[in-house]
Amino acid sequence: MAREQQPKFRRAPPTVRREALIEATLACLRKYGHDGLSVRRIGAEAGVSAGLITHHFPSVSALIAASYETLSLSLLQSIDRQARESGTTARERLRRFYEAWFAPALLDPGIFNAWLVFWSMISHDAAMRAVHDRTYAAYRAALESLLRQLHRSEGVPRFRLRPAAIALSALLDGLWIEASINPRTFKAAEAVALCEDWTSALCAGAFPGLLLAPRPATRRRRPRQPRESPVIPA
Amino acid sequence: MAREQQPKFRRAPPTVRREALIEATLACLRKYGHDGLSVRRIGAEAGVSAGLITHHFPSVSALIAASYETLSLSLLQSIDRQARESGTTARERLRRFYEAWFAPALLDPGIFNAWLVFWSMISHDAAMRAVHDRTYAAYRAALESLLRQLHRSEGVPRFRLRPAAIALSALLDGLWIEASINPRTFKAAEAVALCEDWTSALCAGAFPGLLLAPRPATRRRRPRQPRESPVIPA
DNA sequence: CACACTGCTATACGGTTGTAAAATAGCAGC
DNA sequence: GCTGCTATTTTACAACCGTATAGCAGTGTG
Repeated sequence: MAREQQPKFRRAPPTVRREALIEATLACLRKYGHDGLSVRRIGAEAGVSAGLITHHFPSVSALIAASYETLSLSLLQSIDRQARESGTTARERLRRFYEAWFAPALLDPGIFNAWLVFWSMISHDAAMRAVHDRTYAAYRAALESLLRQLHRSEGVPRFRLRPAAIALSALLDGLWIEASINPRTFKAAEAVALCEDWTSALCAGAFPGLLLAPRPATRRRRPRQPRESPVIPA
Repeated sequence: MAREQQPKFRRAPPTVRREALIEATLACLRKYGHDGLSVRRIGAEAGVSAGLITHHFPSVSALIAASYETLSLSLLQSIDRQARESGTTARERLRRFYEAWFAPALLDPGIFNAWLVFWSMISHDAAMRAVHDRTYAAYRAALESLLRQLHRSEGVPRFRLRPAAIALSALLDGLWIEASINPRTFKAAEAVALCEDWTSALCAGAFPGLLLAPRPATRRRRPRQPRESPVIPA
């Protein structure tokens, strides 16, 4: 009987629907790369018609930018949460950050594929650029916070925070890319070990360009510390 | 007079035409990112009709793979040539490699944009995967050759070549990405300095995970050296 | 149960896409 | 100058693209 047929579709509140469309977008990126980003493909993945997308988002590129932000923030929150757990020393928290960074969920090639497509859009799309700037600033802040805590640890020589964060961030990104493009090159544990080595070298004062002059040992009041120079000496 | 009009097109030998189409493909990638990769766009950039592309290449994706290989090899040859010039010590050659890596030509955002698009295709296209494997192997071989020369230098502690090459490659890639996505974060000279710092730490034996046991000092014949372990200890 | 709200689909539009193949035209060689 | 080779253009095809909008249908409320 017609009255007893399943409904053709199920209505959902707009926020629920937008999240579902974002999930479908990320799933299409994983599966098909850049070719996954069409309203018909995303609609099919979400089980809705293509028209719903431009109903809920100003444009497809707005949906893509929202997806980038969702993925970035969820990964950063996951990593940050793991770094905060239970570790007592700054060194231990940094190590947990590395483990979270190279967790299986983050080394999923699908995540990396999605990231590549997002990155490739940054230079041509203002909304993507804005999302990148926000989420990257948050990521750098988290990393610098961990390095600042390390900086304050006993026995650690004083170092320049900003270039240290740059170098560590580069090492993390580079290893992540290597692990994603060439999964057989090394295991996640090897990547964590390489980063731990970097921390060991930093704590041993082995990066001449990152070192700051040590504090004088006296208890006399010292003048205001000079600001850290933004230029790394040659 | 009709007879005196310019010819409608100029014929070219197939190899010349293929190179021109590859150059046009790279130019379109620089300008438009992934959207640049259509036969009509590439044809317009090269000043020919779209049909010529599928005449000279089995498919558009074959042209894209050929473009990736051309770009990879030309950049690697340029870097390798600069690293070989005039530097006498292994340390100096490595430093020149860094300078070549962060040369303005390589930090061109257009190069990076092209690279991102190529990378995003590796996991979905067998021809792209094959090009990547070949050119990446060549790049790693060049890097390991430089590290091997450093390894033999006087005063340098023995280290594991392969994980050292992995870590250095990751740092280079990461800094290159950072410099390309966020050009204001640091200057090329700062990136070179960070890499030089990494070399200093390696030469100082500051990476515990990379160190090998030192050679015995006696002149007795030693048994064959054990093979370097592929697994980095935790 | 009827109705109103609004989430959602179906349809349409103008445009782009990659590939194939027939036809054209440049030009080297005789 | 003519001819044949082949580089290249032109045309066509089926499919996809993003967006807009009229109208449908789910469903909560009175």
